[in-house]
Amino acid sequence: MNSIKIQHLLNYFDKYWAIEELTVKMLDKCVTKRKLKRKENILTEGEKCNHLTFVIEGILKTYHVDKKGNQHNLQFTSENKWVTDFSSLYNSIPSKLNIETIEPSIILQIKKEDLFKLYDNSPMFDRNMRIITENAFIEQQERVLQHISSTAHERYLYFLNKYPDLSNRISNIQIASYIGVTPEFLSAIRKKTTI
Amino acid sequence: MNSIKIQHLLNYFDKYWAIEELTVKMLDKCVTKRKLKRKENILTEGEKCNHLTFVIEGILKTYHVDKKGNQHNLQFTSENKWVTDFSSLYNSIPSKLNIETIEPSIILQIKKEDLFKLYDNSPMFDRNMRIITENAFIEQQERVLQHISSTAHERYLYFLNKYPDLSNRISNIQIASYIGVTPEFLSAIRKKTTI
DNA sequence: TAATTTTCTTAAACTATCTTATTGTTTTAC
DNA sequence: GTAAAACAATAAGATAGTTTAAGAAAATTA
Repeated sequence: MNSIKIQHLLNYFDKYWAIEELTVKMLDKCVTKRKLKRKENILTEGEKCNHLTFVIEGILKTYHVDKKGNQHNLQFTSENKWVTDFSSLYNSIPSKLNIETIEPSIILQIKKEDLFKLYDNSPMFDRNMRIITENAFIEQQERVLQHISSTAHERYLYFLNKYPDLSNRISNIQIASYIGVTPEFLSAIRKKTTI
Repeated sequence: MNSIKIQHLLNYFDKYWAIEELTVKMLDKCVTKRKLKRKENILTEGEKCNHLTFVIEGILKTYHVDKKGNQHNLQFTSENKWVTDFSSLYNSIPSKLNIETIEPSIILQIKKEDLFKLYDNSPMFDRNMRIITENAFIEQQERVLQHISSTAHERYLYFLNKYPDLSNRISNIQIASYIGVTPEFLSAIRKKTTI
């Protein structure tokens, strides 16, 4: 069977616990595939987040806009990664975040109600999402540790090392926002780094 | 039934999906209750983390020691919260973290092998841990956002507001380390705040 | 290909945060 | 109850990071 629509997702789940045949069918039914241009939004601040999103191709950024109007990049999501605003999704509250493509992208989306059905019908899908979330937690914790213990220069080198692919595909302005410095200061850091 | 040992944990799980009677029995069998003095370690850098820990009473800090020997507080864990080093626990690698009581404490611990058995035997326990981890992720993400978008002063006010209880029980030195500033600078911040 | 927008760099002045050192106070351990 | 250790406040000089502004290079769009 393995319909073309969710083939990527099935390949992805190969690394995790095998999900039941029935769950595969269910997934195929409820997943929506979307092609997005550059700079398209899939979540806008103030809206409720209603989807869990899986990236097949491209890159999205999750950012917050502060009172002064400055954007702060919380996350980049590229191939085979998940993105959503858990807080908004689960608590049905307006999101403080924006999610936007920074490359033309292809994504799969699961609606909130379908996600809950999947959890109810498939303990293995539920478990896989636990493991995926645990890994996401580890990543965030590592990032917090960096912020309380490392300089901006060290955070930049860590980013280059951990995401060599993203480093080449994403502008320095976006990277600066992600590591928490101004583009000007990142430029100064890069001058020291590359010589 | 509800043995005294895990009563706290059962009360805690009331807020989540009900776990099966058999799981309750299993939990009771495999959970170890420990009383700890102030400054006792339950995880030391270099060791493999083998437990998931639930705090019944007291406070623990999870910290990392950098090359210069400075401690950086990644997390405080107080009543009805969980703590572990996921990265070390799941990947069986030496931990870079230390977990230590900062108050005399009472904790429950589940060994790694028992944890996996619980996951295998109880989809609802597994699910509850997914939800708990999702919430922990949200908390970490919020903290990352603070570091890339707020000043130390703002981070301090946020801490006071979010953890009023902890603020009174934890020394300013520990709080400074948590928000990522020196104790001296926190002192300067406090001077501005309280006047 | 030209026009337009975005990105990157430089520099100088400014602000936030750190370091070191000193002193008095509170907590803890015996 | 007292000695020892940990904690908190302050100040001055040093470093890290921001702001503003301007120009050059690169990427996107028409």
